[in-house]
Amino acid sequence: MSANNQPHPDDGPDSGPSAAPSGASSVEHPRATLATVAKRAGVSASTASIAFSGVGSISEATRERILRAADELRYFGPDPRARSLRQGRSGIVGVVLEDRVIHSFRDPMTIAVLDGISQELGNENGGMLLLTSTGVGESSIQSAVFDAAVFLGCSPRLTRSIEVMRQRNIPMVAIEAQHFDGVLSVALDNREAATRLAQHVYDLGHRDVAVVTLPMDAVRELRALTDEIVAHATTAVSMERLGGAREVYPGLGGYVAANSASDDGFAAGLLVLGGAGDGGGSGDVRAAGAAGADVAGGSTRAGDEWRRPTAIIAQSDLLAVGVIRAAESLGLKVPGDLTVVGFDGARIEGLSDHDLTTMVQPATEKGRAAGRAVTELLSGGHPPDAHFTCALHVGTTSAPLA
Amino acid sequence: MSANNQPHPDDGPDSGPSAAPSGASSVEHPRATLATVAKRAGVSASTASIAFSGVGSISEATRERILRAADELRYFGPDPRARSLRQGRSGIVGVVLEDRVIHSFRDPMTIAVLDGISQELGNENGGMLLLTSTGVGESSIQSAVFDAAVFLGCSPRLTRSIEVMRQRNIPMVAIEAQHFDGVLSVALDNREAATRLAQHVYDLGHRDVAVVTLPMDAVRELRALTDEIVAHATTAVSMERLGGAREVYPGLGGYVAANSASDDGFAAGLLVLGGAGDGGGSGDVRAAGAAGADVAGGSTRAGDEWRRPTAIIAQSDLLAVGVIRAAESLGLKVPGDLTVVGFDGARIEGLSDHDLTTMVQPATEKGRAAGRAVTELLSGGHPPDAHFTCALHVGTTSAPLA
DNA sequence: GACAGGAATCGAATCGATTCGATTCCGTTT
DNA sequence: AAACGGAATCGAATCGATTCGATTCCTGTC
Repeated sequence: MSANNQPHPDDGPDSGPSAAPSGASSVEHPRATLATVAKRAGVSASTASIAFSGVGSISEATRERILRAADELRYFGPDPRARSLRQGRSGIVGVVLEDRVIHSFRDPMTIAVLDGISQELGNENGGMLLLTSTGVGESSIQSAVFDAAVFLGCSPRLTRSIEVMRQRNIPMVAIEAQHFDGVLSVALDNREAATRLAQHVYDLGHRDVAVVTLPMDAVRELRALTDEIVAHATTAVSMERLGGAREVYPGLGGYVAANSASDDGFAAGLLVLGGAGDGGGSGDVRAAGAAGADVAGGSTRAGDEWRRPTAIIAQSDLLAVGVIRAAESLGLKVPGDLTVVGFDGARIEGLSDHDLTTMVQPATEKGRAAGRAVTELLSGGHPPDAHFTCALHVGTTSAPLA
Repeated sequence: MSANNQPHPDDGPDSGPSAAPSGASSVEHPRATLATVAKRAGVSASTASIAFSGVGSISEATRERILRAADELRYFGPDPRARSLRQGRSGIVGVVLEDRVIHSFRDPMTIAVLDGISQELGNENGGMLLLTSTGVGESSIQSAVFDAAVFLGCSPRLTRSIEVMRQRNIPMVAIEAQHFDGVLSVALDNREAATRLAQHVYDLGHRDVAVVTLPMDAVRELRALTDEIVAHATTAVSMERLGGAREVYPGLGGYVAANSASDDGFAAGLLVLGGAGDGGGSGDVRAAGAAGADVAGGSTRAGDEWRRPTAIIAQSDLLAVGVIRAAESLGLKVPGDLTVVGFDGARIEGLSDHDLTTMVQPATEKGRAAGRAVTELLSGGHPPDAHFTCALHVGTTSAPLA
């Protein structure tokens, strides 16, 4: 009724005469090992090893004898743990996510990247070991068995883990993270892409613009974007995308979302559009107003009184979807009354009537590049960092200022 | 510019006098091991081991001496591979997915289950190793390092792998899979839930009903549901849900989707609603017509000429969303002209105006149960199989027959 | 003052395989 | 006929830790 450890009761039809009830002292055989098999086949363990690994020369007759002995003893090949100790390889690639699994999995970009990685690693090599960097001690990262690590948008709190891996000669690849010595980087040119996207909005004539950014730091709550947050931000992606947009709209202000989900975009959208009087979180609104004096005031033209922005730049498509929903719930038409642009090119289902204007990033391609890099690093190569660029997709959610 | 294996150049501020350039024969130290550290601290390896594992008694002074020695040698704790060999535990739980990673990740139920598993396993224990069962040799499943396995909706082709794991005493848990000896089962009562859902449709007065099922077999293409497919189907879930629905609508027919995605639901929806004349795949339509004589004809009332169904039972919410889109693209109103029900309770974003009638399943709870079962099995317990029931959610996509 | 009992430490065995150098055995070559 | 070379096989060392059964040493007790 559960994992039973009693071995198969019958001995099989043709167990050799010398083997029948040998050592009937204990009812449970002590689990076959390579040595057992070798003894039964009348060869040394080293030869038996060759029969399974295929490395080295062995006569056909001997191999068959060994495999037959293995079958009889119900031995199914070398123990992965022992093999990995001896070889120094487990075939496992660790993938370190920042968030709880569920958050990461809800982000289409993360999933696309994971898919790309797994495509490139293939089935034969083992698998992807999912780890999270949230644990206080980073314990599992430091004590888990894997040959190479891929960091997926991780904060820089991993310095210790990175040092451990460096010392263990574990190759590391970071996707969209800040630079670390000895960690191969796979990333978009977020800054340039964000600039191009903002320029598109600018070219449409919009001058009252606000941003809804991806989360910054570990705080994970909806907040007005302030100088202080910007100064202490540790998340590379949101900062780069913000920096890029600010090349076009210096001092651009807005809100920091709690997560990259459409509900977060919705909440931020309500605030940005000034329709927050009914909902909770009016404290946040005031905070924004206060902060508006310095940086968050980017959503107004400097010095003027508050105006509803005519365009919102969301740092992800999920956020953009939420912003659109917020706008529509306030009775605003997109793009008639409000231009909304996103980032990612996620092809989100919910947008029946809209075709989101966004920067399309090659997410799966990024994953593949990471997978390839891992493979190369593991075979001793020295692949270069990988950079990717985005493509502007002009959809139906951006329009010239009326 | 890549994973460099030269150790940190500086020795740190306070390396002991005896350590400075000791053994300057090679530039690269040969990587510290527990033995090295023990020697340096002047203790035996066994004592050093205690300092790191905490198992056993050790004086505070000694422990500190050992930890200091470790620091100086840049030793960061025991090698996971060696530890796992000796202990027979790696802390890794293998999660075997049926599909390519990307397919699994696009299914909200799979993700919820994964999240539940990871919640229950916690960060401390290691992580989830993602494996796929598609590889021909099942090679990675049999050669990867893990302590327990969770099968996520896997086909029964894994018999060999299951045997291997049984022999290795690796506990196994299967979610929504057919029964295997020695494999703990976590599952919904799909059949009962499907019956209740169909009854709801029946009670609304619908008599011309069709089903859009989850994929069956490994074929993965959109097909009419025929007797032959049903006879050979190996996927437990789709068969159970079909069986449940047929208790209310005997001989219920329809289409087998290629995958559980809304696009697949859309395609199937077009066929079911008879509006496929414009799209491709008219071959499939004819196939359906031919097959209609026996089983697929369930979408009409027995013996009558074809009629457009007034209700469609989709076996997943994703499929249901696609079906609704198909209906609307054909100018049909939901639920005015067509009742659509789903299965899962997935809360899909795209359904702005609709609230899908569906059977809500406790997916995360299923994952948690699996995670808990794994934990128990690993500590020698004998947890029972886990069964879950669904809750009918009556939304706005089902209505009485006009 | 002898002795029990517990804490701290050590040595050796062990986990299960792979790898490397050495050895044997044969058929060829010169 | 001696020397050579390659295939097949073996033994022993190794991967790096944990564990178990001693062994010391110390403290408190009667």
